Amino acid sequence: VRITKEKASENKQRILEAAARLFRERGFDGIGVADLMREAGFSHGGFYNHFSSKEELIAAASALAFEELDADTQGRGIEAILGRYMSQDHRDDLPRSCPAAALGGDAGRQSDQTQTVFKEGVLSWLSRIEGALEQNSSLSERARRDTAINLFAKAVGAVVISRSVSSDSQLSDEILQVCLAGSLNEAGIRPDE
Amino acid sequence: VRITKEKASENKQRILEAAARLFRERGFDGIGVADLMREAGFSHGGFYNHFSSKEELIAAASALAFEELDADTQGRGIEAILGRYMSQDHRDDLPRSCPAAALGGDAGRQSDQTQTVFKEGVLSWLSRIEGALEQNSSLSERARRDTAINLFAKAVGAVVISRSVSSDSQLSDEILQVCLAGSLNEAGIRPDE
DNA sequence: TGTACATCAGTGAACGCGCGTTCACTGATGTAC
DNA sequence: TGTACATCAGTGAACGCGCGTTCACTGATGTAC
Repeated sequence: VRITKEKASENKQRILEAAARLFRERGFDGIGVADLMREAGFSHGGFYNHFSSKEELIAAASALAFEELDADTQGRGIEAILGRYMSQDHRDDLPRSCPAAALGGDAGRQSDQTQTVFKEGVLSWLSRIEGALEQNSSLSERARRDTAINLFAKAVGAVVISRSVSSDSQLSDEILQVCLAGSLNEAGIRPDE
Repeated sequence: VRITKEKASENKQRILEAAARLFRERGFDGIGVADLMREAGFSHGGFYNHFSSKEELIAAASALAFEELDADTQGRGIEAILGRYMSQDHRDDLPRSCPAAALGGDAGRQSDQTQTVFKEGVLSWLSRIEGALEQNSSLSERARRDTAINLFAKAVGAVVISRSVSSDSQLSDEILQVCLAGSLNEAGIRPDE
């Protein structure tokens, strides 16, 4: 049942979007090709018309996930970026989570292609944070980069450990709040300014 | 071939130690029961004489991994703790890594038993860091706890993202160095003091 | 523009493989007398 | 203390299952004339 070229390309996008969501939710090994295709609305056999392997899909879906975040963050101030990252919303919304927090620990065990995607995702985050810092402070370029790295590391770590203690919701919330406050301070933002 | 009770208990420990090492190295889904038993020096059939399921092993091995770190960290100063955590050594030694950094992202997808182990591992880290801060500063109890949470989150995040960009060793090293410097500053330690 | 044929996205059965788990079996250890 | 028997840690074959991947097939789309 051959279909239109545009339709086929839309379908590939549907698969990619389902994969980007499901990998973050269940982990790279937590969802199989057949289940994934079913969630995207297809039978599993057609998968290899679009991708040469699950490995390739993992790289492409990770790239898409980073791009979505890129778009959501573009042009926002440092306060908004950090507030969103260390929010209960972000912690609880795994399908839309930052891949660095949801899958960063597994990234090193994936293909070179996927590792490159994660590296570029991290670099992209760092330059967006650096850009957001430019608006609020008069730091040197070096200090701005150092601050961006510190802020991003703390944000990722806060979400990772906040999620890994989620059975204790009070502790989980406390971690996010305390790290957000510490981060805003570290970014040179005074409360009530 | 029945064996001595003590020998049996030693063997269980061998399995646990192999598991603690291999799960951190390859991920919970990256190593199977059969391979794991072979690495521990046994055939796979005996596994269920010691554990009722792989799930149970995951919880027990994670607990052992946290305990090892606990022992390594006990009584050390904040500078030593942070310096070790954000070292190239820790980043590159996955089999002995802190589970929060190596497996924290997957912890939320494991059994309740395992989630409890991770929660207690994090709590244990926080109280050790709080304890180490007591030696160096005169902060209030509340401020000490907040600082401990901030420091631990940054340390975990630094290691996670440092590992996920390991194809760019310069960037990977930079992240560790910059976060360590930022952390020591945050902990109230002046360089050359 | 109309016709004839090649292309290929999608389907669903089938492949081999490794997974977690179970089982019958072995024989030294632990226990009851 | 010595003998008879039950226990159980370890072995390796076997189980069913889901995995990633391949394949023959379908039929509308795209293309050549």
